[in-house]
Amino acid sequence: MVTIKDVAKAAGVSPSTVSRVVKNHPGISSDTKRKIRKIMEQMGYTPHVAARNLVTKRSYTIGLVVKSAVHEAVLNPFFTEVNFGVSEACRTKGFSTIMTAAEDDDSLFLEVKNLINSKRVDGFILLYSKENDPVTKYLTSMAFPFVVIGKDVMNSGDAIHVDNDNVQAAKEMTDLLIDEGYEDIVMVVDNEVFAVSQDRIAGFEQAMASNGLSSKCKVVQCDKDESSIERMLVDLFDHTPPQALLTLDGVLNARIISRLYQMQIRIPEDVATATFSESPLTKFAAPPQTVVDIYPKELGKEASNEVIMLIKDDNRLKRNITVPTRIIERQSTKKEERG
Amino acid sequence: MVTIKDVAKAAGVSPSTVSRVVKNHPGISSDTKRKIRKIMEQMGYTPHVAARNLVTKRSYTIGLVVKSAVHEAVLNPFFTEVNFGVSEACRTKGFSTIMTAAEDDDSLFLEVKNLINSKRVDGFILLYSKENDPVTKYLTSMAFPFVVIGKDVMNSGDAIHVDNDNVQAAKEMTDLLIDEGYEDIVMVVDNEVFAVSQDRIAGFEQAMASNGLSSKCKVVQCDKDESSIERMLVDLFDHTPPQALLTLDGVLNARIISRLYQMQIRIPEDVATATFSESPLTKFAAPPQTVVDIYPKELGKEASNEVIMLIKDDNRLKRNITVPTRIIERQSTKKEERG
DNA sequence: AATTTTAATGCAATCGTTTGCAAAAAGTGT
DNA sequence: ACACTTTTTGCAAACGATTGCATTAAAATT
Repeated sequence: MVTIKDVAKAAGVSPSTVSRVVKNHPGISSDTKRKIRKIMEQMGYTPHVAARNLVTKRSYTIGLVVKSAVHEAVLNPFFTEVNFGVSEACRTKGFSTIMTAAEDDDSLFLEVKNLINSKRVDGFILLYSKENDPVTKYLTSMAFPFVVIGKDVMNSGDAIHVDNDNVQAAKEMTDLLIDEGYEDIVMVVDNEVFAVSQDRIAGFEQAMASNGLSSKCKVVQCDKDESSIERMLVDLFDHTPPQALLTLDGVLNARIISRLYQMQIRIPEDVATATFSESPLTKFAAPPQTVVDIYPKELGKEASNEVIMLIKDDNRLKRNITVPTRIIERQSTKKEERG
Repeated sequence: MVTIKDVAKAAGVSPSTVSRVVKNHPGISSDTKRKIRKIMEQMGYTPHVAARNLVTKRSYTIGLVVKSAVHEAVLNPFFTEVNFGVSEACRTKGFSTIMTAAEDDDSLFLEVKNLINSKRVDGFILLYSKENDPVTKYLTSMAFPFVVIGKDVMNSGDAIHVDNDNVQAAKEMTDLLIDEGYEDIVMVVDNEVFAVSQDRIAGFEQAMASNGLSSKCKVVQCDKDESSIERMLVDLFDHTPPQALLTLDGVLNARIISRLYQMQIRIPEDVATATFSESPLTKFAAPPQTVVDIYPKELGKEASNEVIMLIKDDNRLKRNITVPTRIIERQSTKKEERG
């Protein structure tokens, strides 16, 4: 193993000098820098991170905390894409990422505490958000750097949030549906407690209202399991069949269109469908789905940059970041053509 | 920050004793252990990993190397599930995971070298396999612990592989199709160079042969992009329409069924479809797809356990591990019913 | 009670960096 | 040449654990 001392000896300088060259310290003459860099190169020197971490009291690692079971995350490409965005952004800043996932609050909390105590991470990105979350509370109380991807229901001022403007996104999508001529639009949600749900519902309702369709504005709740979905759909289509279904997220949407297929209800001839969160599930669906792309990778990237800045500068002022969205219109909402 | 010295002082013992209590060293009396454990608890002591890593020359971290672009990985739930399997298994053994992904060989190789040189990881899990891969070669030459999920084309004896029996899986799936009464079965593959492709093709051909259907055995190659798929399907259905399509993997399958839908070819009435690698893409497809579940999480778990054993015991004999598979039959291959 | 054996603990060096401060070297102005 | 800056480098003490070996205390044997 080649250490900083070996390099120092070979170059005829002290370890301190080598160390300073490594971090491009201004006090070192450019001659020396050049010379030492060459020697480092030749000897194949790479700093030992544990040694560095020990003295700098930094781990140069950020923890990505996911509150989810495997099957949920696997299901949701959103997660993977955020993950990649985080990894990539962190790497370019010299940070590594370590992920913890758990279903229940307790083990997640324990894991987080452990990561902090053992000095394994310098900051966190939380990929979930919940009211009164113990982790959020704990981190805040310790003044430990973290950012949340998503948003609290009550936007508790303390935490930094990186999120889309879901109200706006839902509005735009609703407008698109209305423009296409749909009026009886039903929004289907599985979980109403998250901020993201409330925002999207709000956007939907606002858009309906401002188009004078308040009376037709309808939101139904429905669990993710097959039978709930079936019950919901049967109920819906038995009464007054809606002209369009706007679903809360891509996974739920996938299940719904699968069920519609079973029920021999055609998209978009019998009903149009649209949803949030672009992924293979929407892109390669039959038919391809009109969707709001929420740029998960960008969310991850922004969150990473922000948490790293927080780590490097304690009294950086907290800012929330809004990542733009865009609508991708596909066959599932287009009345005319059918390829 | 509470260090081992603080605990030692509070307990009136030396730091060495505390250290030995932490790792439950047999030479410490149970009285002392009890006492010190209590004090550690009270003071909230957690060992500083960097300090430990420095002296033990271990990082207790394994690197998960993914050769893939984001869009590929996001697309493929297989990746996410392996990732979770790895993280979970590592955590229960006191290891963390750090993931590196890259598209091109060079940056991947660089990353790997860097992780090794900076002593950031003790071992690797490679989530890809390629003939003559520089990373594999390098790791082997350094005798650095690693295992490969998947298999080389030429099963180069040096590396440890964790894989399914893809030949067998393809055989069973083909048998199922034949049992259901399909005879004109076409296997569609996108990439023939990987071992997994070759294995599945081999299994398919063997099963066809042993059922006296060699003459009907047909394999077509087709890129993943829309136009290639369309061309392939048009070509296929213009000649003698196949009765069943067996696709190499779930992602390709998803695209194919999406295209079939556009072409108004019904599944399974006009053609049956089946594929490998269970995921939401197969489960919530329209119609739900018959598929071979290859247990990606299990693959990740086995790989983790194995690489950790390798790290702990240099001259552990290398063994390959085969993870079982199972077939899930769904509507896409069932002739009779339609719900 | 003296001696030997065994069990329990402590000493002190070490891992590979970083960094405040001191020191040396080089440059400036007179 | 001298004093005085300014630039460049080195010294040495950390950082927080681990571990081989020595030591002490306790138990066993004679």
